Amino acid sequence: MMEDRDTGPSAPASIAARAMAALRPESASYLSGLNPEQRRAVEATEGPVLVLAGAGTGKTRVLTTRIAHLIATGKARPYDILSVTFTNKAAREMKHRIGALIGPAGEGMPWLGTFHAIGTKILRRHAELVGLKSDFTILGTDDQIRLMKQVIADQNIDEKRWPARALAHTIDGWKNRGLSPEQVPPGEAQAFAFGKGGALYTAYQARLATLNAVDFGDLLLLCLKLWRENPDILRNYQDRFKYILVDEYQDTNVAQYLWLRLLAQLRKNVACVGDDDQSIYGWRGAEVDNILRFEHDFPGATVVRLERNYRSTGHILAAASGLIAKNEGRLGKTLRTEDEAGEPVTVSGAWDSEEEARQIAEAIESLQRRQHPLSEIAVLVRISAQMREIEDRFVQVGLPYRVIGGPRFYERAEIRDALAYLRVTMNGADDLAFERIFNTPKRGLGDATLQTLHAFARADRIPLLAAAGRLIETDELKPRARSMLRGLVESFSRWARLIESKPHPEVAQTILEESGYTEMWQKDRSADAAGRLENLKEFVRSMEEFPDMAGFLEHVSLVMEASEAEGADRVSLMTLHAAKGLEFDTVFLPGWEDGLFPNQRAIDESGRAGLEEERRLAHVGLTRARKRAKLSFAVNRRIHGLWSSTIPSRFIDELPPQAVDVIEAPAHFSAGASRFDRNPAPFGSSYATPGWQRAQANTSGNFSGNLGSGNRGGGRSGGPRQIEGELVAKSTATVSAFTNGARVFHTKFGPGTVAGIDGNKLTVDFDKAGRKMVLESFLQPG
DNA sequence: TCTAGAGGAATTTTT
DNA sequence: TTCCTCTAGA
Repeated sequence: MMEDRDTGPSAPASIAARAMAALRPESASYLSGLNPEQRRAVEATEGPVLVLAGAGTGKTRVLTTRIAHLIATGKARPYDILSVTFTNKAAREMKHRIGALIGPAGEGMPWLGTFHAIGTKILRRHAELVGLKSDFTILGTDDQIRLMKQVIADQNIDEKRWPARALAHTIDGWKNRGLSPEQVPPGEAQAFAFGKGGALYTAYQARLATLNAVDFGDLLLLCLKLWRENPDILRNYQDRFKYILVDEYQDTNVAQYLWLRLLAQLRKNVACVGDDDQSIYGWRGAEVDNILRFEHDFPGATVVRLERNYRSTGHILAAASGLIAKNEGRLGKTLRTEDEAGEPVTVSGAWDSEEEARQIAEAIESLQRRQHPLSEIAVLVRISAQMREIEDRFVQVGLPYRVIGGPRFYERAEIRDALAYLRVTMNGADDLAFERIFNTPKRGLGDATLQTLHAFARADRIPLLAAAGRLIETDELKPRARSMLRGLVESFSRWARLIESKPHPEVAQTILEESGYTEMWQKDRSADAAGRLENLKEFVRSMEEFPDMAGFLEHVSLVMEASEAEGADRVSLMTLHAAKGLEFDTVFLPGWEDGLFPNQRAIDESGRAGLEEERRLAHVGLTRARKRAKLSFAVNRRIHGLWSSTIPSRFIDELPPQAVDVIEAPAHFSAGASRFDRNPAPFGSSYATPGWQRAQANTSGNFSGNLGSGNRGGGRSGGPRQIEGELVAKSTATVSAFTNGARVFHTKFGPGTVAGIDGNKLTVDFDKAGRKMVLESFLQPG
């Protein structure tokens, strides 16, 4: 198995090995905390390895320990290891944990990063071989679409009929599959714009080349091209990377797969860690097949299954496993835990989505009263549109929350604008950036001026900024436009000089001020202007961490995240996708309705594969929970502004009954019924669904409350519904328990006096917080 | 050139 | 319903 020198006392350690060990007194300890499977995954260093790591089974731990092991045993030095992740966050976390494991020795892992970051690094070295200069720019999505629009216009295609966005999506898809323009299957190339799809792709690539720019897909695709056309260079990298590790292998797309396969061909020391049951990015090119096919692609691979879950209680795990077992295309794992059965997963219905939000907020307040930290609670939704109602509710009752995900820092308009200024300053030939801020803030330079400028630039084959420099010496523009443009051109050359003499954050600050950009937002009266100014400040501040402007821009094109203000005790609200990799004590999963989840569109577009991906998403959601998972559905939901009736998700049906408790809340339905008279939505019919009937049966039936696998839970079946019972009773009370003038206590606002009663909403004069309208359920007799 | 209003679309998201 | 994009008119 292993010819390790320091495996055991029986094998006499070499002097070198002992010397190495002496450097690390804690050396053996990094392995001691691992269970046998984890240890196997760490120690199987040679040859292809597939680690199927279920949710909560210590995947990151295995990955980082494996790296530590390779280094500690002297099999590899940090720079011999290629270690790829998908997100910068994951890369950062990995670096951090390796550092904690082996100390400064792991600091310089130059080849630990995202596919794209590593691709960039390689391409910069060999740029000229793929027709680029080494200072090429990396385009973000919006630059890409801007460019695409130009390409479409050039080919005289009606952009309304064939939107740039759709073309960008199509081309991205091709790139994800590793296809260069000439490799696109003719049939597919035909499909866009009457057969012009292929031509547009070619034209788009040509435009990129002229601009010395690449998009994200190119970062991988051009590596493939580089290696295929230059076997000696490929050989060099194959040789250099003695060991390859891949995180989240189930998320790799075809291009990434090809990229890895080329690199791993020589040494075949490639370890992929992933979970086919957590593949939820098929829609953006991820190929579950990559992981399903691993043993076929790498014959003789060692496969290690990590099935011991250290996160969730028995019931939660049973629910998640039972659900995912319905998928056909999977390698098959059974998660198990030594933890207690814990609370069953709860399922509850609400009359509509507003009520669902109300129930969630109430349940959270109830948990909070029992000292449950808010930071250990998450609400996971299928689509971000669901967040609105939940947020509204949280705001109403004053529940602190934070939305995770959403628009990324570097995608915000103000950050892109600021970046564009810096890009043009650093590189006057960056036409896309120039176009972006050409008239931002407004300086009276519109389309007409831009067209003239374009014509000029094209005629002389020079960048826009240079063309502007010449244009202002002619009388082609109106005096007003000319003087504004002159101001801009002169500013840029002044700023470019400034870079030489001043620290870069200061220069950036100057640019933002002198260009009038900061002022633009200061004058803006809209609600988010203050936030944008704040972002700009943060942007300038973040530059300090980099040695110079060029270093900053390089970093920023690939990575840029808002520094999150951590620490506050808040509920987390996010989509299921954003939740992958996170865990919470209590997880709310609203919106389990057919059409929404599983999402109808996913099924329409990808059929059974789509449904299975939705099911995996449900599995991901459930496995985020450590102690409590609370599913819910609404019988009526507003979709695109129209109320429509829904039926509970088929996934609810698929949960193993013994792991689930159904929460009854009949009063909810009658309470709201009159509002929906016009709605044909028969809740009778929703209640007639198999899911609901089964749910009913489960409640009344006397299931044991134990898990199929070993019932160590002990005494769960007794009164599982107490907590929710309390909750339901409170929210449905029609007669207030309080009277005018009564003294009450509110968790957030403190003591107060009831000043008015309207159903379950009370007006309370709080001693400290003043008059507020609050729900009765948040009040306790004071 | 700018801005208000119409019209249309409306998952999931990283790099 | 709401958000975004494009167009028409000032």
